[in-house]
Amino acid sequence: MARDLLGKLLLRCGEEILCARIVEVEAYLGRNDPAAHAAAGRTARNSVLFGPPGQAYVYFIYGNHYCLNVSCEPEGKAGCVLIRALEPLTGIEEMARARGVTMRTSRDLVKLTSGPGRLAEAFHITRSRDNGCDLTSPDSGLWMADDGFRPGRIRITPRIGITKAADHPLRYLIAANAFVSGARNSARR
DNA sequence: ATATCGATTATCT
DNA sequence: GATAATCGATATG
Repeated sequence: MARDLLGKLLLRCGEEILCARIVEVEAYLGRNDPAAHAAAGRTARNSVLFGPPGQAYVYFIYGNHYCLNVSCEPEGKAGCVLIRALEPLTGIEEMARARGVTMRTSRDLVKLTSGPGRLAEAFHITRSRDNGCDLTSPDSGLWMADDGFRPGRIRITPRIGITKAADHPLRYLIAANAFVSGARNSARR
């Protein structure tokens, strides 16, 4: 699923339609994955992961940031994909406003949605608003779509920012895409 | 360009 | 009471 989500669109019905392409994701494997929120079993926080696939699992981290996941496994299993970076396409002014970014040059584009906390802020994603919503239907106001685009080369690396099971190659990104997060970690491979 | 650090809160032990 | 699937500011080379 992580591989298949690369190149798809994430859309949000805000004041305008916010639209951006998924360029970086990470897979979290559920009960068997020590780095996954589902590793300890079902709790109030992670219950969406154990529900049907195609729903948004939104969690709050470091006292500051929301992150968006797509629940992927059938009911009862808890695998998911963390959306880590997007390439903005439409609604860029609204994203910049949400992020508090002043757009001086095109280089400021990467500040909008390059990173899981950043893209959540740009898309007005919060746990109270979006956790458990149906990402397969525009009716939810936050959804995904396929516009026919297919990524070129896909690169696979270890996941970023975790301490447990940090060696598994479960981070997928579109090679050479400028909006991939963690340039420090990814630029040199 | 790279390194370090503080912010701030839900969650689990 | 410790820690976390992060980010931005600041310091240093």
